[in-house]
Amino acid sequence: MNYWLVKSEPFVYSWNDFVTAGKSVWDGVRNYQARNNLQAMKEGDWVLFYHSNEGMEVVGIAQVLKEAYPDPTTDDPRWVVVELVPVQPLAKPVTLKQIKADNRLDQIALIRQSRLSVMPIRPEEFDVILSLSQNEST
DNA sequence: GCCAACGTTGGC
DNA sequence: GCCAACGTTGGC
Repeated sequence: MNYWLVKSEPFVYSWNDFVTAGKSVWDGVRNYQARNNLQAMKEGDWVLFYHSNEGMEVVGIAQVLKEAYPDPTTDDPRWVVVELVPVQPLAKPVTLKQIKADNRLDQIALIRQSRLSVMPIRPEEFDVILSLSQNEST
């Protein structure tokens, strides 16, 4: 079982849009590293949903519904999509500020590689974020 | 709105 | 193959 984090600008596609739709084809990825991460996703993997630019917080948990296949929005065979389903919103969103302040998350790709839009998360990092989401005071 | 980080492109 | 120029992302 693997863990991931995907970013979305809420103006473009928010967690609420995702929940309303019921599932999402994660298209438009045009970065090789992000693409490689999409290809490594397995059905049932856990995915954190992060709002970039506006919000700057982890807002929900999703799961991989369908593994990588060619991106239907382009003829270019290099790019792929996956399909994701929303599982549940976080009780309390976990902000970038909280993540930066927590030394257990010093190595998280979200901080170390701020421009990457699809990234792997370590199981322990996933657990830390979930615990932060349940804790009113941190 | 600005700028740092970083990926991509293209000239040589 | 190197590197300067340029474009994009995303935090502040």
